[in-house]
Amino acid sequence: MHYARGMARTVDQHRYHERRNAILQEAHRQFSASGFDRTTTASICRGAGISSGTFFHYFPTKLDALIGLLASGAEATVRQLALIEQQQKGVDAILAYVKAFENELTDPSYSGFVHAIAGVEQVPEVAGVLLDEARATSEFITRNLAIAQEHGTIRDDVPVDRLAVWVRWLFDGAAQSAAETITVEAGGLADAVRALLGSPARTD
Amino acid sequence: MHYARGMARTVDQHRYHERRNAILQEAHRQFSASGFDRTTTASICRGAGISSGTFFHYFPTKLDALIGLLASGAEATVRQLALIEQQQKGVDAILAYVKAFENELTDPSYSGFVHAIAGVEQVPEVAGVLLDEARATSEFITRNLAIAQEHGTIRDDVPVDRLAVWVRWLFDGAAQSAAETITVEAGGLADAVRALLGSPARTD
Amino acid sequence: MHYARGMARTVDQHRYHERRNAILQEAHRQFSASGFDRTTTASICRGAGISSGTFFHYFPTKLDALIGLLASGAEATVRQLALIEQQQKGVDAILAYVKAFENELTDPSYSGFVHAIAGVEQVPEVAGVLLDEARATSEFITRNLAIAQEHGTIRDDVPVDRLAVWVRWLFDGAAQSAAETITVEAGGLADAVRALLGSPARTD
Amino acid sequence: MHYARGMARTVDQHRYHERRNAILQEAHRQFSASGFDRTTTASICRGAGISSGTFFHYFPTKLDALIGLLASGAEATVRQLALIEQQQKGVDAILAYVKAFENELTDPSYSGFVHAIAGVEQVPEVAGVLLDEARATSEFITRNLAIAQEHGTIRDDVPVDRLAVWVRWLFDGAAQSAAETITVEAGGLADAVRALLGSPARTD
DNA sequence: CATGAATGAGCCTTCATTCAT
DNA sequence: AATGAATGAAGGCTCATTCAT
Repeated sequence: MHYARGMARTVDQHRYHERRNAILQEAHRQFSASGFDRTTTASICRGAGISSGTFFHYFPTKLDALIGLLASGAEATVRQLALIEQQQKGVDAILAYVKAFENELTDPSYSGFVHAIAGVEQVPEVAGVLLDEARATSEFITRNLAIAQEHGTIRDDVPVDRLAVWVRWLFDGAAQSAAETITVEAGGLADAVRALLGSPARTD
Repeated sequence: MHYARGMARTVDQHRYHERRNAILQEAHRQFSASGFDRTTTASICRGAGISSGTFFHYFPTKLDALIGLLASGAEATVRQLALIEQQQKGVDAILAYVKAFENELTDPSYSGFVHAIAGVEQVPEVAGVLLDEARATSEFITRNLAIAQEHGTIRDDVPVDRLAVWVRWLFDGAAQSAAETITVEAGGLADAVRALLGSPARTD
Repeated sequence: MHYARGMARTVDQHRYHERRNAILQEAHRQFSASGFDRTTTASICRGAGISSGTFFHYFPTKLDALIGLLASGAEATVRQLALIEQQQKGVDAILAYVKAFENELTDPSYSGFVHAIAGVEQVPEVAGVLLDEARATSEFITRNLAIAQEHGTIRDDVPVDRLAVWVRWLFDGAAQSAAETITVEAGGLADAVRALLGSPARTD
Repeated sequence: MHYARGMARTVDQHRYHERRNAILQEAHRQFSASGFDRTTTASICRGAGISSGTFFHYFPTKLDALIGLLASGAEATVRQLALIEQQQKGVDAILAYVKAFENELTDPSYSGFVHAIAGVEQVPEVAGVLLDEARATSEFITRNLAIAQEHGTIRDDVPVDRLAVWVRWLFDGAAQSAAETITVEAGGLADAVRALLGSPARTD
């Protein structure tokens, strides 16, 4: 077979992303289980079945693997929020997100990742990605709380900004519980959010 | 002057605890700022103005310093909860604890310690201390929520166990926000708890 | 159009040498700037706009690139010395070489290469090339110093062998100064050589 | 035996310097033999009979060991120049230094060190130390050449600044020859310097 | 011929911990 | 009790080189 210069570009890119994702996945698993610092690159390599050289071929630094992970997570979140808002607004949008969030928490591979970041949070690049995601979520919540208040579907004795903070506390707290392998019962978070917002209880 | 044996020992014990506490305080500061793994014993020694030898004289292991810290924190919490329950019951007790908790969050030296534990949580000794404290708090909350429900001062459409979980989520979430140097405005957590519990808004 | 085999080969050879030289040139630049060990093949490839595979296609080893460089330098020196001796003899020949040498030193790309070799000098292949060049130069100098002494144009109180050593010291010292980015003023070396040899000062 | 706080200070300092020097000596030997980059800290440790931890206890970095070496060399040079000038002036001072310098070159342990620096010369700290030493030497030479010219003991057709440069070329060139394990015959450099300066030949 | 992903030995450095003084 | 020099296992990362495409 004959290869023109750079011909196999498409195939290569495919392979490249496949392998990159495999490494990321293994890194995720180990970061979640042991935290960033206690996870060694050697161990990730072992788990991913690659050599150390390959790891650093894809990620110049162990930290860069974490950042890649966070970035893709943030991206997914943003995408998801957009998708939700395409279909629902107000309380419904928020509850839809709660549901999606609960699913994430249930995923055993994703729980525990909260702590992976500990100690590296202050690193500018990490902080940046985290902030981006936090901001996107905050705005989503605030935006839809405002709509809900206008529609009269939630309490109106507390300004949306404060309500948004409260909701995020619930989210973060629930995430942390999940991280501590305390099972979060399905629907629990949604109920809590409803109670907090003073919206009518579900009827399903 | 002549010192009786007992006296000298008392002085020694005093010195011992003083120094031990100084080390713990420095360890706390650094663990909070950089996390357990990224804090080196050398750096703690430097900050505490002692030699490495002295450090390991007081704590056989770096982890032991963390455990000492957690244990004293747990002890303080238990003491505090007991004190509160001596004076108040039901919602009032819970809100009193919320207030104390908020004070802790405001203390810049204490915020951030939440993450210090990351990666070491699974270590049996650490997990044990954490569990003890968590259990004490949980029981305190559940106990007083039950009383509150009996008194009709909070919603009764949700069982106390679930309410307790929700309250703890708020606590943990707020603590995490504080750790991320997002200022938690005074009284905010109390309001959120009231909203969640369906208890009447404060009038003070 | 149709190309006869021989023709194609000529073209190929042309391309081959062109590329080889491009690599050598980039290697030279980087070796000069950072030394042999601190220059990475990856960096040379980047500078030359080629892939690592290509580099190792032309040079089986990083060291081989250095050797290629040294060899072509030695070859050039030998050619130059021969050329000079075709036209001049005695002091004039030496001074002509001094002039050529000074030109080389002035070339910013060539200065600094002196140190590139450090650490690899002892490697047989490297040592061989260096020795060949050093010997050629030494013999050239000695030969022409002898002629000069016969002609009475330089001091005769010191045997040519020792004079040759002295002259080479001046050369090497000047080269080193140039390498340390200390500008060597034009003609300075020639004057020094004249002073050392006791030959009459220039009158141009 | 009873030790007061910090009692053994004197002994400790003694031991400290002894060991530090031992490491420095071993580093010197290996740097000289293989160059800075090709010398591994592990190899120095092996040679000095210490652990890697100890090495980095004395020198935070491999580079710092080199800098320590250069600094002590520069210091020694400065001390020596001062000593010489206490006893001699003019040509005599310069020739005294030449003699001392030749001795250094003869020392097999010291030859070759010239190249150890290659590749690291540009590092600010290294460059600084080197520059300090070079400046001290330059000034010493210039100063004494000026005196010599006043006394009429050397040629006066060339300004001292240029003569100083020439002399340094000879020095550097000779040092390089020595580094290339080409034996520099005793007195050779002195003769060359005399010839260059036009001072009367020695009569001893 | 050219490409660049993959390799893995090897390097510098860190850091918890020990122990002679 | 206090000190800090010494230790050495372990980790992150580099880089020359190979080879399938």
